[in-house]
Amino acid sequence: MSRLDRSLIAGLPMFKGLAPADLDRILLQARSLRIAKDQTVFEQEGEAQSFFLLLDGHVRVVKTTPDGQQVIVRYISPGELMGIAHALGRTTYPASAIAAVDCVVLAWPDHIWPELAESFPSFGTGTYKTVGTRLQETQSRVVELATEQVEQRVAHALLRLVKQTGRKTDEGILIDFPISRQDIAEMTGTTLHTVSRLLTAWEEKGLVKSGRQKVTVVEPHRLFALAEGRADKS
Amino acid sequence: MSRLDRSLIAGLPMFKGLAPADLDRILLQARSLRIAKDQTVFEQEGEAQSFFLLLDGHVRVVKTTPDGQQVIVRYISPGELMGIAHALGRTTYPASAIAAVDCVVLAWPDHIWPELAESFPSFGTGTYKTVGTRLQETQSRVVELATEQVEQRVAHALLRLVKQTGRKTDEGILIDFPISRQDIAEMTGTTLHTVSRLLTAWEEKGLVKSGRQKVTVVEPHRLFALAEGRADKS
DNA sequence: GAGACACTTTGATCCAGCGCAAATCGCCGC
DNA sequence: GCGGCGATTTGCGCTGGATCAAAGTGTCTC
Repeated sequence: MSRLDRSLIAGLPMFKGLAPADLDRILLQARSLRIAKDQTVFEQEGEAQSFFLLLDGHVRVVKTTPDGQQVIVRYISPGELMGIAHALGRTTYPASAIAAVDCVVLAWPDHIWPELAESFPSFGTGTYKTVGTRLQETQSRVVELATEQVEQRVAHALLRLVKQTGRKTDEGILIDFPISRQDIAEMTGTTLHTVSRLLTAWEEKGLVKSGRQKVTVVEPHRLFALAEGRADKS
Repeated sequence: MSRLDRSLIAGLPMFKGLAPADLDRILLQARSLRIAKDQTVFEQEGEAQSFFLLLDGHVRVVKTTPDGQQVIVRYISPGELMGIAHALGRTTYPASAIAAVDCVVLAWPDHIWPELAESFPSFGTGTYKTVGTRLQETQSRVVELATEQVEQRVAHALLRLVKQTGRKTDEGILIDFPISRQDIAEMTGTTLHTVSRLLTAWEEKGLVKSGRQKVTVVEPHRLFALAEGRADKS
């Protein structure tokens, strides 16, 4: 782990306020892994043996139904924890995590969780707050799925990605990792066909620019209006 | 609070393993409330001032969208905590809680949460596990909403209620509080009309018996088969 | 026990979005 | 530069459920 990583880590919410020596003690128990694009970090149903901190890259968390359909639960960005199932009383991962690009992660053996949480209360509570936040985000998605039309759901999904991983370019805000129509469909409970049609329609209206595995949001505010159900003139 | 309540409480997961004296100290800080049917325990957007333990009754947790549509996030059963927003770093309730029947709840002032969690680690971790469980349940609902047809979703919803609050009767398993077609629709992202049609169809097949604000599941296994997408002959 | 009200059923119509199929396009490796 | 393959676009028909409308039914109040 580089010096750079270390200073990045120290700034993360769950490590905030830790004495440098304590931070070292925690970090020493982790090993650093390089995960190639499309490799899995952990697998649904797999026995939970580690929890992870994403240092660099983007990870897709996916649930697969018995009949093979996939749903993207969320994307993990650098600085976020993942696979903390065990910390929450599970012994098995509830979803798979797949690298959307080449990634670097820190992995801790699961069994040290209780010790960590106990020795460093701020680490524990920080993490629990994260879980609380995710619960609320997930509940919002339930509301979305239950009440909104496909167009609004896709708009919301894009805006969420923009906020989470958007990178400013001269054309607009680019979603900073390769993402296909299929991926967007799996985030919103629709089909790649419908997503494709929506994107071309939006492109004609100048809301977005998109290409192969790439989406740039040109006019976030107008897209937001769409997401809120306000119809878009022009 | 009656002696009966006290022994019930002592058996709950988050109070397990607490010395009786400690339990008393915690309970003394709560006040007991009676909530009439259809009254709200706390309100969406309201400033979080308390968290609650449901002692008796059933509570509906509801999110309302800006345009007035409602979604039932979950039902709370006796022995469950609710309104723990603040414990998870929120200052405001993300949903409303409405008594489905006359209820009895314990209410603690929010500000004692940190003290409680610190003094009684098992209380803290127990609660966090609950949150973890709810996160996973909610994620499963996202998967359901994203991949299943209405019929399967409604079947799943009923089975969940049966498991959570089912009471055995001579006709089958009765959902133990008044529940309308509209309620079921709000749990599954559909309309009361569609739910009504489904229930009548199922009734003809002998899967359920239902009436005004009342559903009895007669053949859970066949309903389960439906929920799983396996078609039902007969 | 009459009336009112809330809940439920049922019919009829409509359309958003899915499924299927086929063509096209962009990118990679050789 | 030439395949080849995965991603995308686009057309078309179909249908699961929503929407709209109206009638029926159980329960409570006075």
